[in-house]
Amino acid sequence: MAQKVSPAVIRRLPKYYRYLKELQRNGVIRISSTSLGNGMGLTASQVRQDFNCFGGFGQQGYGYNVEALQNELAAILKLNAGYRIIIIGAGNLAHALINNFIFSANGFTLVCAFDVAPDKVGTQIHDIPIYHMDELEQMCQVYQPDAAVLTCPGKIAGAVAQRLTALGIRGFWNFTNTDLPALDADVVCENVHLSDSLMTLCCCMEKGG
Amino acid sequence: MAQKVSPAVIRRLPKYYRYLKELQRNGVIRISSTSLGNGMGLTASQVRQDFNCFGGFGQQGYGYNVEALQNELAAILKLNAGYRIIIIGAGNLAHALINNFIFSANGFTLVCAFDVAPDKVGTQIHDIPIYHMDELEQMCQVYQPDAAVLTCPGKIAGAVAQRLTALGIRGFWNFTNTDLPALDADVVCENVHLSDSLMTLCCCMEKGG
DNA sequence: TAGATTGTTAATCGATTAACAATC
DNA sequence: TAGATTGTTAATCGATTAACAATC
Repeated sequence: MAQKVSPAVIRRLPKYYRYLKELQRNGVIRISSTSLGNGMGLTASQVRQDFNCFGGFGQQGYGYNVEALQNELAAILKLNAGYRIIIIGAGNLAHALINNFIFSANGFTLVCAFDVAPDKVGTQIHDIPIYHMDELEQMCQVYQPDAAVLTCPGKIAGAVAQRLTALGIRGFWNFTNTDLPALDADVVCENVHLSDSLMTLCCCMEKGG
Repeated sequence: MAQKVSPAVIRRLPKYYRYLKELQRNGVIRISSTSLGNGMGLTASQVRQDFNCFGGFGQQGYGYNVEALQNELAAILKLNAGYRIIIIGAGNLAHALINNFIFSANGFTLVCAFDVAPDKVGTQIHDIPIYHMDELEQMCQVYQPDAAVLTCPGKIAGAVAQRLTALGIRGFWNFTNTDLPALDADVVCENVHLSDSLMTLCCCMEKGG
């Protein structure tokens, strides 16, 4: 990743990875940029340009080896980094994520969660312990997390993010309905604004029927 | 919306709406494209270009009236359309959405959910009845839904989407880890690929620490 | 009227697509 | 070797930014 890679390319990487996994499940050994593009709704040019941001993974006259390319993508995405991640706010959404979402398949190890509700603190969700927000500093010393999922109320998201940044958190997966304030240059934030997403769907739907 | 509006602009509309709501909460009456841009991390030019895709909402020498602009955006986003929406798959995520997410603030009325688990069918989540997938055709006759949230297993998402399209569904909010097959031209799909999102975060995080 | 700020046109920038020599 | 397909450069397209006349 010598020169800067554009966000547009980065956003496509997980999709390539997902598609290659499916190809491999189907026993496909090699694939050309043309087939890959057709299968994913991209042009062959774009596929080759994208991969060549990171290196020459193909072979002239042959194409790309599915397994090798998948491994390269896993490395680029750092899926084996094992970053430790915590969840702030142990509500319904946290519940859904803990029970259904495989953090380890996406580069993270979920270590614990935090909340303020007395009936939650001290319990576990699916082996993940829930601590009180007052214990945040203390437990971050113990767990040394790298990233945090924000499923807390939007009103406190900014303050919590700043508090976590001070504790060494360098990545946020933000599910709150707010945008976080400007963070340090080495801290990244990935927003999942469900409200924005549903509004977009509404906006794009054809009226009448 | 005479000429085609680019997806990049559409994606910004909910953010403008959100920001304007906050301004109004804070008692701000009018705002210039420069201030709005500064507050949102956009250029003044971009703000003006964006709004002018839909009409001249501002006034020279004054700027934009916050309330009026917010109303224009609500209209563009069709937030009062009241599209009826159903949920396919009444698992943890559906639970989280039903309990915490205000569909009506985003242009939709949630009417019912579907699942196949015997212990779920016949029950309700927060007033929303859960029917069996076998009753899909029948209940769609009753509820006449316009859109569907897909929180079902990815393996069946494609088949379900086709079944729903045949029943008149014209919009999908897709939480499954798959991309839906090509749909009719008038059917739109908004993907929430959580896995892609978290992988992107992982990829963008600085290594080491 | 003078100052401010829009709406809009032109210039720039970046991303996608096309073309083709290199080579497996 | 001939055919296929990459890696890479050049051309095109679209989106963002800058500039400025119009006007409140």
